[in-house]
Amino acid sequence: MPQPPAPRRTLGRPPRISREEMVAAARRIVDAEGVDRLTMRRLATEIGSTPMALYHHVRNKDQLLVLLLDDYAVRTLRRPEVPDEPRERVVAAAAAIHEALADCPWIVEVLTADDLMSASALWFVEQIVDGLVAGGLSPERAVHGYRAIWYYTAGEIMIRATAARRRRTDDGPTYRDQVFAALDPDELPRLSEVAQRWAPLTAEDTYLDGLRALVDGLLAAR
Amino acid sequence: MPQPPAPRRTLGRPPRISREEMVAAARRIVDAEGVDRLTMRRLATEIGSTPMALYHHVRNKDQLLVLLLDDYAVRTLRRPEVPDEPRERVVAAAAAIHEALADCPWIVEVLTADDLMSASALWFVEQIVDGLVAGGLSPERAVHGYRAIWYYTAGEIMIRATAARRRRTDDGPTYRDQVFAALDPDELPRLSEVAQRWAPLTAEDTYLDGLRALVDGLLAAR
DNA sequence: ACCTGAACACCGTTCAAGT
DNA sequence: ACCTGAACACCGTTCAAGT
Repeated sequence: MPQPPAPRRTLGRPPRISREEMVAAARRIVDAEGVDRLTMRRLATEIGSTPMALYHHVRNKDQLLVLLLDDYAVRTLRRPEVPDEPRERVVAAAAAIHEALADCPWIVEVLTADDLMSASALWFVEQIVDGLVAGGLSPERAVHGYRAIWYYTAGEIMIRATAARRRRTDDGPTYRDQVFAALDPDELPRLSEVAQRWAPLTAEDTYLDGLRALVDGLLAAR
Repeated sequence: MPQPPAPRRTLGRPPRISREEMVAAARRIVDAEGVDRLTMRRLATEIGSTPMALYHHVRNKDQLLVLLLDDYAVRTLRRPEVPDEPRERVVAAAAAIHEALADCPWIVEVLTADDLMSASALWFVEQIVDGLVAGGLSPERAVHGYRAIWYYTAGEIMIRATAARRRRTDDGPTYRDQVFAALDPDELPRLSEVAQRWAPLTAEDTYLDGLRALVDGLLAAR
């Protein structure tokens, strides 16, 4: 599996810092203080260097984030038992990706920064595509099916992570609370009916239910 | 429908700028130069004021973005013909939301900033929840179903918008291209099979296919 | 009540120079 | 080849003061 190309070593002054060291230090900062605190300047002081030295080892901050995600994926993605049944294989692979990423709220910034996560996640993509083909889809439709699953999974993680962050920095009722408190039951009867229960209902973790529905729908002959 | 509370008018010096003026100016900046260029300072010069005057009318920049999204929703969301058939009603409402937001790539930053879009989008949420209930789901499961559709829709928009932005600021083959060029066919046979077609396949707009699959799966008795 | 000026505490990145 | 210092061109937000 290729890493993004590292700067070539030929002659001259030996490097004092390495990509690995940068990624490890970035991980420490993110784990201890959150993504927001990961800046090129903060990272430079963490490894006892200057901001500009970093740009000798990564193209820019975006690339650093991709490297960080890759590092995270390599360390935490555990390959699950893959059931023979196609539908269950797809669900198991998608759930494994979801589980790894959901524990990692800082991922959001990086998810939107690159559509495919990392080389080490490809095995999971393979399981999903293969399961969909085994379930009767053409390879083309299987790729589209994988994409739909990825949209659903990434969307769930991004929205939940932001909601959690919002809850941390809490100040009074949210805009949503205000809107739901003032619903017109004549115009919006269904929403009025569930208005009181909206917050707890949407806080429930129903990722797997939605995933199963999506996979069912993708595999259903139509 | 309530707007977020505006500062109370009582006595004293009459205001020189209003929320409406701020939102209109913000819209001009975003349309002409992109979200990245929308800063409190830029907005202040746009309306011939100072950054700090703005903080008298909005709590912070996040609130300004929510107001901007609300303004966008009011102006662009068009209520579609709603079919009687529950399944088609859900699809039509979700597709309408998707269509409005997909034309608006700057939305990404705001989507992750608040899970429900705006008061003017509630009618569409009502249609989706109502359609799912008409299709046989309990109100609780219908809300969960709506959330699944929202995750899928928001994920699709965010990922596509970022991919488009990435394509604009193009410099050479992406990380993904490199990864796919070096696949091991023994370890990842399915992905190797479609490797050449991966980019065009994932560039295709298959939002509606995935949506229909998801709605089918949600409505299928299990 | 509403607005201003100045400042705080930062950013990512470029450039020219050093070793 | 690798690193440094200084600078560029910005940010969002707070504070104290003015009208």
